[in-house]
Amino acid sequence: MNESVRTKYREALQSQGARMTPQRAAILEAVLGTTEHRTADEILEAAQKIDPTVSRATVYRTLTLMVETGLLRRLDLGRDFTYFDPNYLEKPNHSHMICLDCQKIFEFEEKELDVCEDKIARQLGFERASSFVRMEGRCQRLKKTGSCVEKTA
Amino acid sequence: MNESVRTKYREALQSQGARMTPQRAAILEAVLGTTEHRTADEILEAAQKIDPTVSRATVYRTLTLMVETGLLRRLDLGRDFTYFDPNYLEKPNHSHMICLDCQKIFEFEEKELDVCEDKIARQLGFERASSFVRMEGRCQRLKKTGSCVEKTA
DNA sequence: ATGTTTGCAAACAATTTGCATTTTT
DNA sequence: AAAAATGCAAATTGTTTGCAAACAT
Repeated sequence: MNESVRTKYREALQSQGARMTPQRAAILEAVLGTTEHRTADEILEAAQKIDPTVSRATVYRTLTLMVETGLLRRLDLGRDFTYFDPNYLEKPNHSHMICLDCQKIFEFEEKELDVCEDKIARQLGFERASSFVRMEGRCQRLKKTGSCVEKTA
Repeated sequence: MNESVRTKYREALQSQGARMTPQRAAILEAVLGTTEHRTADEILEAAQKIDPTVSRATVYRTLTLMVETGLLRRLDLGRDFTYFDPNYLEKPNHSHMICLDCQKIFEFEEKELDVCEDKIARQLGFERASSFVRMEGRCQRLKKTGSCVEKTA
């Protein structure tokens, strides 16, 4: 993880009279020290490996805090859980493509899509503020080799 | 609501050995007899006006049934509730634009967006199967008149 | 008779919250 | 000493489920 992220985190906390704690540090690493999209539960597990005192309540509280300060984005992947996007700070406008078979998540950021959305918004009389795009399909590996799912047994 | 929808419903039910009941009929009307996007709770309320015996459990069971048979689409509007899209049968590919102020939902279907998404999918090596797009912004009325929210008092 | 559907109440699961205690400043 | 943060356990909330009774074929 980029050092400037930690600085940003620290500053965001300070700006609202909040403190940096071992638990918050662990959660920061658990969620932003990876490019993986994780659920609150997975973040709890990862954070506890760093600091076993981290509780589920603190994970939820801290994730909310991070989302509010713009360090993190909540992500709806069309599954049962809410995911968190660790690549948001770096690429605030990216979207997701999910393979229907292996469920792997690919990210993309395409100017053309943005332009297209703006145009549609304008046609509707809107000034677009944000958008969310998620696509599902069959990945390259599946198409090429006929299988993209890692065998677990 | 189009009569062919009722026929489709009836057939979908029959095809899996399921029966048409007063409750299911009431729920059908409650969810497809409007162009409004409703939550399970709103659908329950509307259905009970038609048939007071409709219970919450049956609403959930029936909505699941309708989604499974392709009559209805679950919709994530980025709110706390799951919404159901009554306009899915008519326009299976439409997307949503939501006003940040009045929260009104506008629908659109734009070929250009589809083409753009396909192109991106191809670039990623994917064969796109589905996609979900949601935009938020400020609506025409807000921009023109400075307000789009209905005053409640 | 047999299979389906129902309402009810209980169960569930992700998330939030109240509170006494601990930690930090 | 004051303010903030924590863990725990209980509460909340949208949704699902087990089951006995009601209904349809």
